Amino acid sequence: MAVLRRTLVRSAPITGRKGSASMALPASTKPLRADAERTVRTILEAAERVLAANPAATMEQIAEAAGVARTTVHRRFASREALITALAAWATQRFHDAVEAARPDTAPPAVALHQVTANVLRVKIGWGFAMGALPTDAPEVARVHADVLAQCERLFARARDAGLLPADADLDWARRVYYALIHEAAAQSPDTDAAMDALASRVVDTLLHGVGKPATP
Amino acid sequence: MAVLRRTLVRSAPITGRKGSASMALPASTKPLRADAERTVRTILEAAERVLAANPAATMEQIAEAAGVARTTVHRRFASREALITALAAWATQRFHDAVEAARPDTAPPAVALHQVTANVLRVKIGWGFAMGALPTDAPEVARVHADVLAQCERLFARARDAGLLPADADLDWARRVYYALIHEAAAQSPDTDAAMDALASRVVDTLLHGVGKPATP
DNA sequence: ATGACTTGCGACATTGATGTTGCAAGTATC
DNA sequence: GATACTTGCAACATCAATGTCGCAAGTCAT
Repeated sequence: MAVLRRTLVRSAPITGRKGSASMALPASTKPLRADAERTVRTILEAAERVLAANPAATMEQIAEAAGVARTTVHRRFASREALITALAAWATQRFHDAVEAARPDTAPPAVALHQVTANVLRVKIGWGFAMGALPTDAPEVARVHADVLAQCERLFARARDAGLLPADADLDWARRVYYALIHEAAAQSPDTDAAMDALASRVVDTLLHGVGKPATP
Repeated sequence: MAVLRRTLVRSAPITGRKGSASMALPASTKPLRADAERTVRTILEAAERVLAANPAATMEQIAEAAGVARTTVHRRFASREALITALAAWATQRFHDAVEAARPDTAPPAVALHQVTANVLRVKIGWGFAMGALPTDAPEVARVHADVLAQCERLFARARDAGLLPADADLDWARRVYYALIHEAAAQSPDTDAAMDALASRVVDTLLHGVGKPATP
């Protein structure tokens, strides 16, 4: 009962109770038909929207927002939990891509910092619920988060070595402040790319220099 | 189990039940017996603990954590929603007191900033759920939050005028960063008073100067 | 065009949480 | 010590959400 089912997306009609376990994104089973795949995405997008507004939303509300029947949601996702898990997996993939795209391990720290910020911000605005407050015990999701965490730590270490941070900086605190700032900034939901970049700049600037008056003796 | 079920945002709050409007606050009715008052506090504290760990916890879990029968919880709080509301009201009071105690309107900005931070941190650690992620439509709660917000804005304005912040600082952004930092810091849960003050110092320092290397050419 | 797949709809079973009530036994308060 | 309150227990009643199933009608792929 408490066992979270690994069944994320049903690729075939459900037969038994706990039988059909099809893996997450790289669906190892059968490719869905075009229309079915579209439905899955529609449902995921609706779920993000609805759950962001109300984390306790029912399957029916999600179905309604997606413009499908409730039974269809259950046909595609074995359970409510499976839907949430799939949602997390989906968003996590985007998250990972966003970080990767910034080449945080090779680009100059200052550049990477800005780029990562902007990219992650973009994802977080569209998939805030899926990324945020959900206890991801999921197998694949946790791995990606750990991976991103490691990349983040490496980036901060490089930033320190490059002189952006003091030599004795508490990198863990720095990282957490960074996360918090991104989280806060994501609430702004800028509409244009320019606003996006401006926001990212503001996050990085605040991270490095705070909001106080620079000391000018 | 689904970890994210019913928050208080039930989208369909309308049950056939007639409005059994028994107010949550100990205000207008009779003073409870010493007995009962203690149970109320015990339940509130248990609720905070349990709900912080799992926002979708059931009344039964809360009752169990409080060491009372489930029916007793229902006797003291008309409904789940009433319990949450009472919890929010209780925590909000603490919050308000914490801010007031720092005399943010009269103490020197730098002092007030540190004091407010430390005080609020203390409350937020013990009553994190009640203060945090809950859409308090409650009448009294919203008022207090608005009040604190105003105090915070005044404090930041004074800080700017005192030269702590640049003259053209975006006070709204500053305040939001401040909130975010406090929220993040509260996750640390320091045990001693010394750690408490150290954490507050760190928050204020980070707020003003960030985590970057100070420019010293 | 044919066959396989997908969806909406209606109906059903199940479960878990909520909220009530009555009563006996225990406690505070005067 | 009498009275009024409070609690635990056990038994209800209710209800909303989940999850299943079969079938008819529609859609996709080849």
